[in-house]
Amino acid sequence: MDSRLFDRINGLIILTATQQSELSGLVTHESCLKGTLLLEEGQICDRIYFLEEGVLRSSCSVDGKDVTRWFSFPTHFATDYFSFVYQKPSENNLVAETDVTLLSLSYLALQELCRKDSVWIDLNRRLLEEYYLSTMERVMQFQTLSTAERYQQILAEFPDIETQVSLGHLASFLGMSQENLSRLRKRRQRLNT
Amino acid sequence: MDSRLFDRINGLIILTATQQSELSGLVTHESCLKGTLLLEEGQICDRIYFLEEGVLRSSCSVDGKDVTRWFSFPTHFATDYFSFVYQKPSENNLVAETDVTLLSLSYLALQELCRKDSVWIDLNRRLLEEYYLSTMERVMQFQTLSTAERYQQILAEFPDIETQVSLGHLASFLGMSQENLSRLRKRRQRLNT
DNA sequence: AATCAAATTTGACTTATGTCAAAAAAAGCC
DNA sequence: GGCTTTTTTTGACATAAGTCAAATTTGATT
Repeated sequence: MDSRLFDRINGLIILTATQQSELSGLVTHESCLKGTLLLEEGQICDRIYFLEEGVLRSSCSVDGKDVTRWFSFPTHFATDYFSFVYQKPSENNLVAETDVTLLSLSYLALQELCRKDSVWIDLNRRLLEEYYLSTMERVMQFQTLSTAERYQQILAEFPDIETQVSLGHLASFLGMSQENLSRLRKRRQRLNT
Repeated sequence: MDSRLFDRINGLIILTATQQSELSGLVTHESCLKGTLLLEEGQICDRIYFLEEGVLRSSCSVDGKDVTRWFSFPTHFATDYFSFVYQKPSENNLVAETDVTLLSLSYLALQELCRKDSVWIDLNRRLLEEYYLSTMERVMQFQTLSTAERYQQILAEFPDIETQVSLGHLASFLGMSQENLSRLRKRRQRLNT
């Protein structure tokens, strides 16, 4: 039933049937409406989520302005890594950008798993490595690409993103003004049609 | 003798005296002249370095152009994380940007340590977390700061960077043209003096 | 000290991108 | 379905930043 979850995990580490069922037993399934705040700045992040459907958005506020730190798409894990792992107050929000369905695991449940089997620690590391890699990739995009190219890249990776997240949030994620993004989008439409 | 190394490690995890001496026995001390290539694109990264003096630079080439991915300063660890940990060809170069002195540990030596004591695995994770955190910080700077502000930030963090790395490399790191950085620098001098 | 090569600065110019304000469109709500 | 609020688009303009080429400075080498 949680096949997408295990497909994803198996891309990172190999789990035995026993390990899979141990995890299954601890995982909670939930649905949230668009706009649901899964984590708020200042709170301790209690859960790690696996996104089945929809889009999540992480943001923080800088000089009173909201900055989108990342989006999370189906089959990806989402949490505030440092708040979750070290159980300290988060500096970020985590919001359902669309209606979402997700699986989640609590900190305590994961602790319990890790105590019994180091494979879960390995998984934690693999996930962290993946976060690190994609963050570095993003830095390089900022170093080498124009706003138009960054926009094009994210469209190539997530073709539906335009219908899923608001223009302002996407612009913030890409590090450009909303007006600029609106014009880039328009230019693109003219070329495609 | 390796006190700066252990000061640094103790900021991440606590080592016993035994653990410290085990590590000490495996660490090599070396000096390199400016320009020395510690790792070249395509090679497998065999060592993790601890920088005692000088500056290292990691770069890769994108469309024939050299892009500076990061600089490393004294008391920091430097390696190509993925090439080192998974012993696969690196996509980056690692160069001594000034004369440097460094300590280093080979992959095999670290493997040996990890096999005997999980504290070294923890250290690996801590280091990875630190890399991840600083990379995210950098993304946010690109999202929210102008070129002038990014320049100012790096100066605040590394006041001597101007004398240690070339303008072109710094510009590439900051994601701007060399000419622009040159003018920012000049504007700054006018204000300060 | 003279010469060469590399790095940096400068000028002139173009293009990209931001800002502010207003208009238009879309989405949510009785 | 009409009203309100939010989001997106558009226009006009200002500013930031890139590009190219030339000049200058710096550093290394003899």
